[in-house]
Amino acid sequence: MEIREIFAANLKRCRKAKGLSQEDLAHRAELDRTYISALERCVYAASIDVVARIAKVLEVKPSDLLSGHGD
Amino acid sequence: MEIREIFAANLKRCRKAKGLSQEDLAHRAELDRTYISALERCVYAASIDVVARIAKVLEVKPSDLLSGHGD
DNA sequence: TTTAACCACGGAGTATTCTCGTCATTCTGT
DNA sequence: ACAGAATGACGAGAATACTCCGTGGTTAAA
Repeated sequence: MEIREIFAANLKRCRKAKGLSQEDLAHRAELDRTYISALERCVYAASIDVVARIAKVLEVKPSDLLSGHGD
Repeated sequence: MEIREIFAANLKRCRKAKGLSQEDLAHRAELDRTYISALERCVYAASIDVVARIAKVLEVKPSDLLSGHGD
């Protein structure tokens, strides 16, 4: 599984767990709504800076967003 | 601690643990030597694609490179 | 049927990462 | 002290992340 897919899946799961829309998350993390959408579709390889900003909003560790199923 | 610093510290530690120079690592991960140097100095925010490529060479999980002291 | 919320997707522009060449500096071993 | 290896530093350009504008599709509720 590609790292982008792992990140996308974790992002989507954590976002929904918090009951946030892509737009809610984008606003709170000061990112663009279409960019969040693109990240969940593996269009881009996010920089670790945005991983950290998203993790903060979702109240998880940055490393959690890069962790696959059995880690 | 900034995410770049955490990544830089983990990168440097894991690289030395494998006995690799920046140039060795760069070559094996198909990255530029001066870029590895810059990453260890927190000049750039690496994309998750390069985190994954570096992690593979260093035989650690990508998430390990973003983990701070007590995670 | 309308209205609203949510999301996929395109294009164009800006900002940043990443590559490459080069030279300077520091470190290591003899 | 010296030579060679490893790293730091810098500028220029290519590649890609990221923003901002909009359009259309789906689903659920009024």
